[in-house]
Amino acid sequence: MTPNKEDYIKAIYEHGGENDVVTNKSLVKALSVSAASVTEMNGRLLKEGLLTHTPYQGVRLTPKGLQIAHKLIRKHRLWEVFLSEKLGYDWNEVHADADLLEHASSDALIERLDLFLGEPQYDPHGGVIPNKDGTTEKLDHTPLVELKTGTHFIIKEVNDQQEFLEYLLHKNVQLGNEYVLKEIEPYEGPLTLQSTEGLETLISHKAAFKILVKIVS
Amino acid sequence: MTPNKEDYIKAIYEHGGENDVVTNKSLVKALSVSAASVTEMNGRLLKEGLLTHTPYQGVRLTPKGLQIAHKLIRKHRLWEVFLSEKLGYDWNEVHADADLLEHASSDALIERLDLFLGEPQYDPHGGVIPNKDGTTEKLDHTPLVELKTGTHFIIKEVNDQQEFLEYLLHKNVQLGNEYVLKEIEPYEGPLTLQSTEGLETLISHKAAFKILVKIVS
DNA sequence: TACAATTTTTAGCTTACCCTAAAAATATTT
DNA sequence: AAATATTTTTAGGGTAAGCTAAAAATTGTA
Repeated sequence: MTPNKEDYIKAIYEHGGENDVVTNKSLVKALSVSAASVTEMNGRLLKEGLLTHTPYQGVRLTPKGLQIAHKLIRKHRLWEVFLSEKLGYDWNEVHADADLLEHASSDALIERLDLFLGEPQYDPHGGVIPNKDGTTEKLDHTPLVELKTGTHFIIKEVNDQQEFLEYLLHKNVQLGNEYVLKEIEPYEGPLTLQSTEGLETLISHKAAFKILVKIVS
Repeated sequence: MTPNKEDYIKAIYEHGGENDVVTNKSLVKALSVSAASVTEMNGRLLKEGLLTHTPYQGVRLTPKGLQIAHKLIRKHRLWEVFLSEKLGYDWNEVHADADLLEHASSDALIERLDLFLGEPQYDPHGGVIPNKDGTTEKLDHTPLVELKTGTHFIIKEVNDQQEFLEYLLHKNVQLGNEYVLKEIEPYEGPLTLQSTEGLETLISHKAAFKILVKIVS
């Protein structure tokens, strides 16, 4: 499927476009389009005042762009809750369908869906659902990769890419589980986690960026 | 919003494209596009083998096109049930949102939604929901306009255009209500219905095409 | 500092939808 | 049957997305 404006905005947001400049290159990868297409779309979104652009540097969302991003994330995550809780999807299946539905949801529909679902705060991967007014509660979760050995923590939020969730499933990593970080291999080697039952799991350095945790001690 | 292929197919189906040839003119009206656009889209759908075309006559769905139409109607109507039963929409509010959602629903999603809703047979306006395999139960409902005075009947299905449903609401006509057709004004004048409680309502000739009933006696 | 590599931008073309205006075909009325 | 009206088609353009290939700018390295 060819991405549209909304997908670009969301991708920029997800790559840190709220606070930092996001490079074309990362958008090329995220959206699977050519570099030329990204340049062109940047131009369009710039003209609409949704982002600022520093040539050869990248783009950053304006408040207006940010609001659209928040709204999209809200829609996406509420649909994820619906798919998971009401239709019985596994947490690694919800992403693709939510991605379609989010673009086809009127604001009124989303507010009713929110009520129907009981105004949930988190999606199935622990992501915070932005409020109706576009504000998002900031959680002080830490990327697993930043922890020191010996730290006890609880898994709070994970990236929602299908393949990544399958990886975690395979590793038996779930939201809410508690672990100790036993060891960190140098040179971006894997991290060894030990669950409270004593089981050990290896998590790659790259994956450790996508797992957010709450430090227990 | 600009209609896409799917909207054309659905519109052709809804104008009788299963059995009759549908004119460009009626599609122009239904989709609010120019005549040139209809001609052009006909060409595209023809090339894909979804319809047959008789120049200056109109188009008709092929089995392949028909299957797509059935699938779309299934998606549309299941979403209507969801919006009405789960999200508390009134029956005259469901159409627009269902129209968006139907294009953003994977087949897998729809089957899960169907189960979640309890495999409903009818949408909120009494429309039959096509089966998974694309077949549709044929109901022998009669358009109100074809009845003779004195006939007793029950309202079974109505057209789902927002404005029409508002008209019916205004007239206090609801699915399941029983009436007698008291009088038919000549020259396409209104029809007088009398409810079982004795209340009389006037229904326009044009509206009487869009109300399907089951004859009681 | 200069050359090489990478990244971004520009140029030019494609597709799927849209449109208006004019030409062609069909249908209706006189 | 001819003239008029309606409908459909063709011709020529437009916009929003995409692409490749080449040029320009920046960044990294020797």
